[in-house]
Amino acid sequence: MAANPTPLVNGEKANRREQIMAAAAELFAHHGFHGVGIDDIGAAVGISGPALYRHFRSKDAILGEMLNSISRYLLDGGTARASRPGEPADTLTGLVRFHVDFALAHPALITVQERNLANLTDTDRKQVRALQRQYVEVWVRAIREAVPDLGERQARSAAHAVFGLINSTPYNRHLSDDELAGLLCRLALGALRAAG
Amino acid sequence: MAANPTPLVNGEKANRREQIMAAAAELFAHHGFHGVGIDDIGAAVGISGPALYRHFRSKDAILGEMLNSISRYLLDGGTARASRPGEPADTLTGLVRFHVDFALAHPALITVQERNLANLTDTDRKQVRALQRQYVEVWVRAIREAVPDLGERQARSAAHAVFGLINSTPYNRHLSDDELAGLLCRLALGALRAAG
DNA sequence: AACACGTGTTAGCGCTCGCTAACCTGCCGC
DNA sequence: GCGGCAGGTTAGCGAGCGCTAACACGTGTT
Repeated sequence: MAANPTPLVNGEKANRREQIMAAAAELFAHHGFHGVGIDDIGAAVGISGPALYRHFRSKDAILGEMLNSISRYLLDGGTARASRPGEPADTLTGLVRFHVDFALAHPALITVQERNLANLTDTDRKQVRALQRQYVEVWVRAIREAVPDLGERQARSAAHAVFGLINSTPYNRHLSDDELAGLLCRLALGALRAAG
Repeated sequence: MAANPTPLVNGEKANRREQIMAAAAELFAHHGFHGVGIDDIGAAVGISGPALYRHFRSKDAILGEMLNSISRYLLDGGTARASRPGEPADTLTGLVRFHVDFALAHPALITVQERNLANLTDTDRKQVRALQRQYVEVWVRAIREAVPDLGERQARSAAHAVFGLINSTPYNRHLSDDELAGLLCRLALGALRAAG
């Protein structure tokens, strides 16, 4: 596991499963899970409707695999950066940069993960929430080390708030990617600095 | 217009229309527009299904009126606070405080407004987007006056980012309302201070 | 007393949805 | 060169959806 070179869908020359997931992500982000039909997803990759069932067990399975993959990628990348030695402030900067890069590269995935947790199967939702909780904990630890005299619950709330800030990329297409990345990093770190 | 004492739904002793809109907001926020049926909304207010059509022309009309009402309330409140005389920094603080108060009081409405723009009728979507654009412009002006040497597009991106930060309230129930309000204000203002 | 009206009910239409069934076809190994 | 499999196709099912039709009932006015 975690040996995937490009661990997230990108719609390029990937195999069919990933191609489908990329198309589905875009559609789910725009219209919501229930607003997208099997035929829509099929049409988006050039096949028609029920052919999807050669690759996924159900429509829910597409969403489930998508959210699991996102959460796993964030958790893995987050823990990797958090466990690198260095100043607490630098660790936090690295975490911010990592999340910003992801949000800029995959706005549709960010949108889906934010909005469609409730549409998951019970089993899938439990898995995804567990991964998300661990990712939040990584942030909470990093925040508390970089910003002393901040309670754990305050740090958790701040983490969620900063996620909201960074995850605004889907509405934020006025700047070039580089400019926006820099701005979001400054905003996020400025917010956290002011949390204490 | 704008003479409504409690301008937004609150589910209390309001009349049927507002009672329905409050219930629908909660349901839309949890399951998405297409994930909620007419019967669900009816059941949530103690009547059954088609009785809703005595109060609204269609399911889309419920969402349309809801989003229009939210956007109008934010724009009116925002312009009121922005046009009060005072230091630019204080104006910005007032704007932040206003938005934070709203997000804390109505997390479901925040969620619906964020997620369900795409489910509106063309006409409704145009209206709502126009109101939202004006609200963003109020923020952009206030930000640029309080934080000099910030380009207009940077300010617009920063505004969206701060909305994302504040609108994280639906996931943010670890602190008391007062604590969370204070924290969000500090975070938002800290972010904006770091934007320049 | 009669009526209109506001607000509720149930039955059911027409459509769309997720999914299955049955069939087709090009490619690869023997 | 033939069988099996991977990956497509269309037809159609059962369920659920938004919405309408038709009816019921309490209240206020005349």
